[in-house]
Amino acid sequence: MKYQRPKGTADILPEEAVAWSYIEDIAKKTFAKYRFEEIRTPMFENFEVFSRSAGDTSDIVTKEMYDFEDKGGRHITLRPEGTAGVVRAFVENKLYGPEQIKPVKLYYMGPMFRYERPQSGRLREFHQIGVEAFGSESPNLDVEVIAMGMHLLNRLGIKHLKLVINTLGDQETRSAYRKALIDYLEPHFEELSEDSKERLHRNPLRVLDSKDKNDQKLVADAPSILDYLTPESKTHFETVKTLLSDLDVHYEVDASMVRGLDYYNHTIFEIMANDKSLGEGDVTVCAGGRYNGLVEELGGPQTPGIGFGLGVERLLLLMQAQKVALPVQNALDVYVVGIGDQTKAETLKLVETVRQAGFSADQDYLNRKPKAQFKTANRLNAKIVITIGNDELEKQVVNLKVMATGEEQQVKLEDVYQNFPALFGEFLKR
RNA sequence: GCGGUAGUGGCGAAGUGGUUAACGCACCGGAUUGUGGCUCCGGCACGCGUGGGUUCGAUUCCCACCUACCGCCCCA
Repeated sequence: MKYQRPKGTADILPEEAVAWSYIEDIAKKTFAKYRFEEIRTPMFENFEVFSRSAGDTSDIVTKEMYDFEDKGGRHITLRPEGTAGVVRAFVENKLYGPEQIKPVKLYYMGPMFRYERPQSGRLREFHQIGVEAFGSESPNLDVEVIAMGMHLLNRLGIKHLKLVINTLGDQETRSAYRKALIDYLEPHFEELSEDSKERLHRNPLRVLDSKDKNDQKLVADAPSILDYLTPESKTHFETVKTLLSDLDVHYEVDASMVRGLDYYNHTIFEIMANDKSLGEGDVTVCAGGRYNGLVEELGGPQTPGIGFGLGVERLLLLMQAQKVALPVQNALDVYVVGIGDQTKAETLKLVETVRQAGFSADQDYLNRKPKAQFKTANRLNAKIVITIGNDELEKQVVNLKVMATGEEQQVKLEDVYQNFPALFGEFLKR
C-alpha cells in the first residue's frame, strides 16, 4: 500500500458517519435545552495556551502534544483538549463583559490531537464534545453540567452508567493536602513502584490512582482529601451532593479520583460505563470539573468556570458494544431503470423531477442491463422503480413498479412530470 | 516512550523453500433480446504490509521499517 493514513488517525466511512451525525445531533439538541450555545475555536493554538493552562509538568504538555514551529517561527500546538482554547476565546473576545448574560454557556465538538500510542478508543486524532460554563460559582451549575452529561448519555441509549465525583477543594485545600500526602508517602518511598516514585514530587495526587497493587495497598491508608477541605470547599461539595440527590442522580464519591490537568479545583467528576465487551472495569466516556482559576491564568478577570469533555470514539465503542439502535435511514424512493442509450436524457429528467418534487431518486450510470438495474434497485431498497425503454419513449409512457408488491402499471410521462407528488407522494411518504 | 501479538483478494480465511496461492462471503457476467428471489455456469490476488538480505529459487527463512491490536505510562 503506497499511502496509509497517519498513525493513530481514522477514516470515518459513510456507514460509520451515520452514527457520528446522530450523536452530534442529539448532543446539539440536548445542549440547546440547557441553553448552551455553540462555539468554534481553532484546531491549533499558540503553545503557551496549553502549557499555561494544563500545567507545565502535566503529561499532556511534556510528552503528548503535537507541537511544531510554523514558517513564521511561531510555536504552534494542535489542541490536545478543548477547554483551553475556549477559555482563550472567552478572554480574547471579552465574553466576560457586563453585557453578556452570565453564566456564559458554550459547547463545542471537534477533533483533538495527542501524540501517544494508539489503542482502541484512543487515537492521535480523536474527537470530543465538550461544554464550558463561565461566570458562576453556584453548585447548581456544577449539578446542571453533570446532569446534562448524564442526560445526553441516557438519551443516546447508553446503559450501566456510573457517576463518580470528588472534590479537589480550593488552593488552600490542595496545598495542605499535597503536603499531608507527601508526608505520608515519604517514609514509604522505597516501597513505591518506580512510576510512583517519579510521581511523588511532581504530582503526588497521581500516586492515588496507581494501578500497581502494592501502591494501592499503601495508598489505602493514605489521608483523604476530604479531611483537608476548607469550610467553603466542604460546603460547596456537600451542596453538590445534596443537589444531585435531589435530582435523583445517583453517584459515588471516590476521594482518590484525580485529574490529569492542573487547572481543576472543587468538583470533579467522571461518567463511566461498564461493559464487558470493552475489557475489564469501567470506561470513562465523560469527564470534567470546575476550574475557577483558569480564566485568570489565561489573562482574563477572575471568573469561575466548569465543564466536561466527552470522548466520541469511546462513546461509539460503547454504543456498538451495547448495540444501541440508530434511527434507520430513509430508503430510496425511486430508482429509474433506462433501457437503451436513447433513454439516457429521459432517465436524467425523471430522477431530477422526482428530486425536485422532494423525494430521493437514483439511476444506473453504468449502462447495465435491466436485470442488473433491478438488482441494484432491490439492494438500495427502492420503493418504486420507473422503467423506460425505447417503446415507452415512443409512446411517451413509463412503467411504474411498486417493489414491495411487484405490481406494475403504465403511466403517462407527462403525468409524472406534472403531478408526481399528487400521484405518488402519499405512497412514498408512508 | 516501554513490553507483547499480528499483517495473504473488497471481507473472512487455508497454505507451501520450487511449475497455475485452496475455500467461503461479497461483487460482476451468463442461463432468462427488457424486470428484483432461488438454482446452475463462468469471472474476479502478475500477488501474500514495505524495503533489504540469505538462496539456483521466498509469500514461506533472516533483518529493518510501517501499521493495527493488547498491556504499561497517561487519558476522553
